[in-house]
Amino acid sequence: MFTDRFLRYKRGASLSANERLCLEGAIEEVRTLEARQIIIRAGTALHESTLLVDGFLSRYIDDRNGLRQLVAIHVPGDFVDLHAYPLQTLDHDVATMTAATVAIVRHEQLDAIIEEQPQLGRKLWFSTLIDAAIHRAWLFRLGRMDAMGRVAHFLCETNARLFSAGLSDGRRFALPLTQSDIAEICGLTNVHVNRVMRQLREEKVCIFRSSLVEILDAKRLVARGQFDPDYLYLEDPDPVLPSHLEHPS
Amino acid sequence: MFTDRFLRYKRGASLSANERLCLEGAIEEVRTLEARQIIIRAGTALHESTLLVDGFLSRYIDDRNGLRQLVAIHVPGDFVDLHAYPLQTLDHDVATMTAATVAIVRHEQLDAIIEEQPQLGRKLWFSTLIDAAIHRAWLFRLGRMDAMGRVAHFLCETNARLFSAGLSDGRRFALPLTQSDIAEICGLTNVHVNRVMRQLREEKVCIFRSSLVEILDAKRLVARGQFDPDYLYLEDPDPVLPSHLEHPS
DNA sequence: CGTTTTGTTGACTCCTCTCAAACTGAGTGG
DNA sequence: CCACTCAGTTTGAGAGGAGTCAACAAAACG
Repeated sequence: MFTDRFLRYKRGASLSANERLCLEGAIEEVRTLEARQIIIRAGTALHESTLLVDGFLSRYIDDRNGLRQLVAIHVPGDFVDLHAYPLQTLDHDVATMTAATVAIVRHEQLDAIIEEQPQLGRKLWFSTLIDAAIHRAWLFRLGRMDAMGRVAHFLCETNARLFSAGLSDGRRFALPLTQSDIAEICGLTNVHVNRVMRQLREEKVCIFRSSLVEILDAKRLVARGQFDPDYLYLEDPDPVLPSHLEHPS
Repeated sequence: MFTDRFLRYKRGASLSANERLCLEGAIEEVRTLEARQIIIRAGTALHESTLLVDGFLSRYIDDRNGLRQLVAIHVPGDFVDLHAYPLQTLDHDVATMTAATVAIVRHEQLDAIIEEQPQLGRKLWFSTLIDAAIHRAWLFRLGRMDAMGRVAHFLCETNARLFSAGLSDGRRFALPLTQSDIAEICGLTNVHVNRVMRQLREEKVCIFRSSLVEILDAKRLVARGQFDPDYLYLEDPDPVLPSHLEHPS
């Protein structure tokens, strides 16, 4: 089902079978999108929201000089712009990073859900607040960590999120982003991201090559990124990090 | 009433008289708090949320070395930790910056609201998403602006928020924070904030002295901070910025 | 008033950016 | 099958913005 990954393994908010069916029934349409397309422009009035089924999406803010700051990336299972339901317009753009499959839910359907199933409505609310918690982790990353820490934290976070979506085994995962994407996530230049990646590689902590991340020494990566997955509100953080991934040696 | 400033002048989400009464009735208790107290610790199970009536509160994340990054500040009218209702525990601490008055709403009352008045529930949801939109503006600030831009953007944002709360006339407002607070907001050191403040003063753009901000040249402050108030979802952005505040000359 | 916090300034360091030039690899087309 | 292209990666050299450390001044406070 299209909603299979939504809120999976989220502490105190996983969906009951009935709720999942209800949400599945609210899907209006499923679309496939090409890579690197803008799908929502800031300020546009919106009447539907987008559940990401497959692929990677980004949310970003541009400045006047063409610089861009990503404010979120989304992995399969994320209800990317559910916040457009209460907000009606967005303050940022949304774009695909890779080819993607999305399920569309009209806001009238969400009106019906919050009227008839307030507890499901509360779980939808919850999911938008996870995104806000991730924003806060990113604020900490940008405000208080150096380049190496920012990249390490991002890699740990993405590993944990993909792990709970079943798309990472905990030490290897596909990450179809460029170094420039990571620069726009971490508030760095692509040149400096490259230097950080080299250092991570030379220190045998982590390798990012041909869209594949291989974590060689999870313990040191977690330490470098000061990563603590609490803010992801995962049901059982144990399997993910850090205990599970300690270096064999 | 304690809820007078809540969602005031928020685009498409202001409360009806009836909704305001309903929310007012949900208030369990009103408390006064001293300055510089931690009021919520990350990870604690919560069964009530806090509407800020008077004073300034902060939300922040600490790192291992005692560095701190503020992820939000709150002004009167903000429902500071409403997100604790769906989330149940918070991923960060909440503390007073000044002496403060808060109104407490128990989560059972919120359960009743979302069951009986789903549209009021949707407005509560909305208010938590405004905080997320502010997080995103802060991400842009930290990721893509230099020190001067970050401080200018923060001052513009705070002016706009206080203006809509009736606590700024658009060019002068009380801001009872230290330069170290602003450093923890802007991801800088207090020394560097001091240098930026001196430059803003010497260029006759803005003066911050004895807890009072005076904007001398709003146009240049807005330009320095690349400030666009859209993300605050204010009903009528005109009175605030930038048109209203253009320098007389 | 003395004490403590906050603000101010200078000298020096260093992390990250900028600019520039290869290099690589996948695709494309002659 | 080989040039060619183009996006992405890699590396170097130099500049600069922000941090660090330290000292002192000025407020705020009890």
